[in-house]
Amino acid sequence: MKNKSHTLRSIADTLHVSTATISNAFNRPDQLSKAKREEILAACQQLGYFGPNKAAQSLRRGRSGIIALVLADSIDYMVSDPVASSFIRGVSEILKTHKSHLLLFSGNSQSINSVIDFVDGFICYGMPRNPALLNELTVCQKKVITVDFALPERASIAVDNQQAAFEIAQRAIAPGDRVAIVGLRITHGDITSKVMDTPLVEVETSVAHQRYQGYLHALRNAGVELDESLIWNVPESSQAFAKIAALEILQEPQLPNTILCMSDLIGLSVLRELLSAGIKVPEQVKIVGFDGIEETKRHHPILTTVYQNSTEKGRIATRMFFSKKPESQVLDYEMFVGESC
Amino acid sequence: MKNKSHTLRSIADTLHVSTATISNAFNRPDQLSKAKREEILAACQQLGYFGPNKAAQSLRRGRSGIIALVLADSIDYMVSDPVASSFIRGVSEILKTHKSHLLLFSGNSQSINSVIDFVDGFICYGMPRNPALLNELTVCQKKVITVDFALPERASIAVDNQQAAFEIAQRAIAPGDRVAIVGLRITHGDITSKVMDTPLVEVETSVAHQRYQGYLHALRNAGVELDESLIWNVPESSQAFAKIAALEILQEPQLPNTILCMSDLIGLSVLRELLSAGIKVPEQVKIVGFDGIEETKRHHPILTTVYQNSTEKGRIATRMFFSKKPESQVLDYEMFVGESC
DNA sequence: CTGTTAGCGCCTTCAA
DNA sequence: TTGAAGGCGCTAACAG
Repeated sequence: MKNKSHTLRSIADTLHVSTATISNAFNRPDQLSKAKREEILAACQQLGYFGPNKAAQSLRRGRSGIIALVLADSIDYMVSDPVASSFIRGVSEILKTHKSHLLLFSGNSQSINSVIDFVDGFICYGMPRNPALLNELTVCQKKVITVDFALPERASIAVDNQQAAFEIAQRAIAPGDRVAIVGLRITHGDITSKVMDTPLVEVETSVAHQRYQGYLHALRNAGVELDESLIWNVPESSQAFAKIAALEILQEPQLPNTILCMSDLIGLSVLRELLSAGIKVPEQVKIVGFDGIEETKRHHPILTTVYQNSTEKGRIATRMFFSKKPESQVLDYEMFVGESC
Repeated sequence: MKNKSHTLRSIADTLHVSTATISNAFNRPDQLSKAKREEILAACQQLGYFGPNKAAQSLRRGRSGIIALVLADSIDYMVSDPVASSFIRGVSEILKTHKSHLLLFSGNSQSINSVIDFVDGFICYGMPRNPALLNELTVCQKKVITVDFALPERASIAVDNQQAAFEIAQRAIAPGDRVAIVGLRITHGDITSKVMDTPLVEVETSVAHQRYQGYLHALRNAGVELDESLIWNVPESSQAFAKIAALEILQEPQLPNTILCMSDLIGLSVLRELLSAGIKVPEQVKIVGFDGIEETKRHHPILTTVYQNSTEKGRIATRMFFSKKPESQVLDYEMFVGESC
């Protein structure tokens, strides 16, 4: 019962067969008689040998059954974001059916090279915060699927953020409104602050860029002028960062009456601060969010938002990953009309 | 600029040096002159060779820099649980400082053998749902740290669940109370239901077992009789499963006036249903939770609960993983007195 | 159906 | 400081 580590070779020796036979017993049932196979498997079980070493197998075969999920940001942040969590759910659900495993990889890591040889490819959820990764992912030999942004020659899945943002803003805005925008990563800053002259993120396929364009379009459509001093950037979709923007909005000499928030977490945080300050929503200020997370329904007034099915997005991305010739897709979204506008 | 995949050997050839020299340039700076090293590194950069293949390296060296986090349950479920998410945060934070990567592994997988050769070890967060994994983890040659349960010969970190449950229950219960328990995985059932004669989970180091014992102790102490028909089991700490128990409680001919919930998510769900039914909390019914998640503070009345620092638990578990001679630890908890009892 | 063999890409003595 | 050689454990092609 000594748990000395066995190898294919050592097992072959003690069972007096060739290594190929052992290998076949585990990997290609059709290459040997059922009887022999079962005999071998039983003997291995007995000896405490649980199959070929995976590391060696992966070196030899060139695939490991591990796929990396490259998150936009650090793992610690992403894992507590409900939208990202839903996405991960979808991914892991499909991975399971392909007997593959999930390696979580941070979007602000130095380089994908530290894991590239371990994985069969990458699913990139959102544009990685470290731009160096973009190049690496573009030239990388392995399969890459992108989500919510695009890379040349790579299949991607995304919702039409611009159109969705346009529609939700259109619903919120009326002529004569004073509008504020609380943007998510629309600049490269990593603190909450007014945008003013800070250059905006330029990547056209980025979520931030597209939603922003959608908002502007709706504003133009309604003939509403946007006061440039009423645009904030929030670096992370979290209560803490959004709260700062909310408090600054409350300090404005002239309170806006419509606030376009680029995520629900931001929207909820703004909502909470306004309510605490005694502001009536939507009577005095209308608020809209983006994403459609569960928690919005547990608050009053219920946030009006764009619903996107993140879990399904995860499933689709993963299926694309496993399809031989993946094609980019656009995912549907829905307006979710709550009570906040 | 062709991106043909290079190897250590091919690079050595084109640079007219030996493979060892290239290897040393990347792995052991002290084994060759600084000048030569930089020259080589630059040339590699130029050629598009980013260092030794990690899969081969891992086969040769026997370590990969990947550690597996074995979750109690499926990844899709765990990732949306706020307590687990906090834990993962802590883990990934420390992993980063060790330049290691995180593989998420489901606790109801068949066997850890599918990844064992890829990883340097395991951190097990909660008792895996598939009991077969327990044996595997016990005999496994690699490093294993357990969290919230124990395995022979393995270091673990946990809070004293029994004592904490005792204290929170003690706070809630008064003589003459009619008490209900909504337990989390106290039986092996996978639907929400009354426990009645279903055998309880027997593993003494399990969270469920310990919290349950803590409750019973407090009941005895207060001289309160527990009506066996007022014990429910919930298979997952989620709103959906807990709601069922809450609705059944509301159907009881005689409503309990104290409900001990084994997690905050359960507690909040029960709270919500009681409030919807017009029950006053804590005047008519007292409720306590367990865990101390953020969301409890965003509801009224605020849930009284046990706070445990899950992020710190994750950090400690990971530091233990990297320590040469890890020793089991017990983590502190705090009573968080809200408004629900 | 079974056995032999040549690598997958690398690291690490060992000798020069 | 560098080069040569022997595996790490396995699989796929081929021969029998």
